[in-house]
Order: sequence, then structure tokens, then C-alpha cells
Amino acid sequence: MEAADLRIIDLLREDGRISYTDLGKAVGLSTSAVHQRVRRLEERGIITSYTAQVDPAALGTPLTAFVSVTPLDPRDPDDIPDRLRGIAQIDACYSVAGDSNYLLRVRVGTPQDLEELLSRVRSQGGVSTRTTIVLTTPWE
Amino acid sequence: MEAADLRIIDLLREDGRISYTDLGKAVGLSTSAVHQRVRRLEERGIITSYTAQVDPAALGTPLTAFVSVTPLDPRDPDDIPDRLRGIAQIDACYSVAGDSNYLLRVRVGTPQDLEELLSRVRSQGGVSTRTTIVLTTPWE
DNA sequence: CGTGAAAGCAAGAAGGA
DNA sequence: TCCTTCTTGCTTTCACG
Repeated sequence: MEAADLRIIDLLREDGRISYTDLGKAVGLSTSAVHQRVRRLEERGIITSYTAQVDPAALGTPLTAFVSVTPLDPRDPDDIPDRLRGIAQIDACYSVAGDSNYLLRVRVGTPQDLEELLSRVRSQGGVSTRTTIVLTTPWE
Repeated sequence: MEAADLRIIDLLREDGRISYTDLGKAVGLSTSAVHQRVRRLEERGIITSYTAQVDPAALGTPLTAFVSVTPLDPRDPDDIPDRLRGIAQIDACYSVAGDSNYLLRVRVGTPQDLEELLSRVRSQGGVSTRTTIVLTTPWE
């Protein structure tokens, strides 16, 4: 990938709402040229989306936790992600190599919410869980 | 928080580059009204930033891992986040309650890069590590 | 990749419920 | 306080060189 594209990606990661005009000034290209480059990056799947970052506490979910997930019966077909996909509190799901099969990052409001969520994950996913509470997030 | 603000936040999380005009149509308010609301959400720190999501593989970092971090000497002052902040490959740092003190999410290109990174984390952070490799990311 | 024109959008001022 | 409308200047988009 070219230097201009990398610079564009950097700037768009810093400020996803920057205008193509400013982007052009920053990389030394015309508005249309950067616009075209950005479109190509999007088409090639390099830039996948643009999102607003929101303070979880403001949305009523100040409590973050990581949940390690292991199937109760390892012989079952592994469709755990499909089984868990509908659960809104799970905001990331990683398939991992290690003690457990999956690692989930979840966000909830209170310890009670976490208890309910874990119970739902266990029954709906057919899994056992091991949970690690996040105290603070120095950066993300 | 009001329903309109929540709807605005939802839409901005889905598409961080949506125009205020479209946002206004979607929530049934004028352009200026939503614009004003968005600015207030930003000022109040509810919307913290806008970012482009980029495919890690395209940036040459297809390998994701979680690193549990424990201080070698628990009596030392705990400035581990400060010690690790400069390391670009660490893209999230969580202080956790559990076996270890911190959980890092890291992204690198190759197993060799991971080896180097872990060695740097250990020496620079004054910590021991336990690493879990991510195989796939069903969602994030 | 750049230019230029047309359409669309942002941002501020003024005024009303 | 929060909304709408209006106006001005930018930004985006697209056809073309």
C-alpha cells in the first residue's frame, strides 16, 4: 500500500468525520484524488466502517468484563458464536487457542445484570464460563 | 437521556459519517436541531470520538492476542500502564480483578513479532505474561 | 490525478413556542 | 430551553481533460 493511503487511514482513524478537503490538504492531494482513494480503500475492504465512540458509562453500561467460555460437551458441533450472537451485551467475541474456546467482552450496568447475562450465556450457549471483571480501562 | 439522543447515538455508531441532514430525517428533527444535540453529546463526553474501522490484516497485523500481565514484584508502585503506553502494538489495556493485574489486547504481524513484543512488555513493564492467541474474531 | 460546475450539506443568526 | 427557518459559505459529487 502507498504512503498516501497509509496517511489517509491514519487520519481517518483519528477523526472519522474529517472532510475530504482537509484530508487532501494533509496528504498533499486534491479533494477528488483523496476521495477516490478513500472509496477504493472502502471497496477493497480495508476501511470497513466508520463509527462514533461512545462512553459506555453514559449508555448505562459502566461495568465491563471478559468471559472465558468452554463448551459443556466438546463433542457438540461448535456453533457457539451463532448461539450467542443475539445477546446485545456481548460486544466482542474471539475464538481463542488456550484453556477455553472463546473469549467474550461484555458490558452491563450492574453486577446483577452481569449475573443474569452469565446465566443466559451458559444456558443459551451450552457452555461454562469464567469471568474477569474490568476495574479500569487505561486505554482502548 | 432522551429518546432522540439515544437514536442519534445509535445511528452515529452504525455510520459515523452520516450527514446531519440524514440524521435529522431519521429522528424527525431539523438539521440544526440534531447538529446541536450532537455537539452537546460531544461536549458532555458521551460521544468521545469518531473513527474509521480498518481491517487489521490490511495493515499488516493479522495476528491478535490477549496478554495477561502480572507484576514481578507486587510491592513495586503500580505504574504498569505508564510503562507500556508507548508500545504501539498494544491496542487496549484493561486493569482487571482476577489472576493477573492487567489484560492487554495486542495486534502483530507474525509469531516472531509477538515473541519480540512479549519480551519488550516483560522487560519494559517489569511483569510476567500469559498469552492467549486469537484464532478468529466472529464479531467485535 | 486535477479541474470546474452543480447539488448537497454545515453552521450560525434570528425568532417563536 | 429547544425548536425551526433562513442564509452564507463549504463540501461533495460527477463529468471531463
